[in-house]
Amino acid sequence: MRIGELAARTGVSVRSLRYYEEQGLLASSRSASGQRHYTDAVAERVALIQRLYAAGLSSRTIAELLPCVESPSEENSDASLLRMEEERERLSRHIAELLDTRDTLDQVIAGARAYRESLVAGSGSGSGSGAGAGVGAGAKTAGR
Amino acid sequence: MRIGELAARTGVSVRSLRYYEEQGLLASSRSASGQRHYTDAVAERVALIQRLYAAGLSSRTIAELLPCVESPSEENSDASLLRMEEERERLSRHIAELLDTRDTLDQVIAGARAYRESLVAGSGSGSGSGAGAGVGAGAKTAGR
DNA sequence: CTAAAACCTCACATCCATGTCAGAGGCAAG
DNA sequence: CTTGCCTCTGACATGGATGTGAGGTTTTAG
Repeated sequence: MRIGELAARTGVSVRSLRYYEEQGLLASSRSASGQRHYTDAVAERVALIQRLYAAGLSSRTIAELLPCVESPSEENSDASLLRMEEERERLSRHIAELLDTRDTLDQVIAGARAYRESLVAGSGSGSGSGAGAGVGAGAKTAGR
Repeated sequence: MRIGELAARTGVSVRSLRYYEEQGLLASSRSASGQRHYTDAVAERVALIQRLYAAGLSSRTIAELLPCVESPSEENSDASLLRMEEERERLSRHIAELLDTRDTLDQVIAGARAYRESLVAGSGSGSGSGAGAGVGAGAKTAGR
């Protein structure tokens, strides 16, 4: 397929796909006229790249690791293994931090809810809008 | 305390603290000569701001939510409640994605390890360095 | 054949949190 | 008073992924 279709399939912009190639994350075969052609398999790779970006890895880091993902070999495996474990650690720490932040957010939300309820109880004024659902059961329920 | 000390306590640069104020995330009282002074309590607030940044919120979003965190009122609570729940959802999705990515990474790491072991078994050459620990027991053990 | 749509490269623009530098003033200690 | 450190404002720089536009070629549809 050509670049436009790959973009459509993956939801990644054409610009970004070219950028990935420029950064060495993505390979393409070129037709005689210079147009990029991709196999179906690259779509998965693009998805992986996106996830690694979302995980906070930089292009350079991804570029270092991807070869190892695709084809382990003596060249890459030893050094990259360390690298990957390192990133794995970073990722874990980040996740832990986010979980913590989510808890904080939950507490804040619970506080705001409680406050609103106290308003409703205290005086009939307020801004209405209250679809007064059950609130007593804390916030720990909303488990996504 | 003055800005330098707050920076030292929180580990956030002086530059960033001024930026937070500029974005309306942080308030300070000013001395006659214009120097910022902070109470001890702001350190916590700075920590919260940092975590929200780490959670992927932008200054603007944080600015919208913080007033609600500090002092719930009729003004802010109703709209901000929605906003916070929205961000909470975003955060949850993001966390789920990261967990997923970590799993992928684990698989890749396991693959690389297996490959390296196969090398050791197959031929004595290789790049040495093998502290040949137990590998048979999959990768699911490394729990952060 | 022709017009539209997709593609190419190159280059500059944007967003956002921070870094960094410059020039000026504040404040405590000698 | 002077010296040294902290702070002030303002402005420009940075990095990284992506947007955008120009100018030109290729492919496809009619």
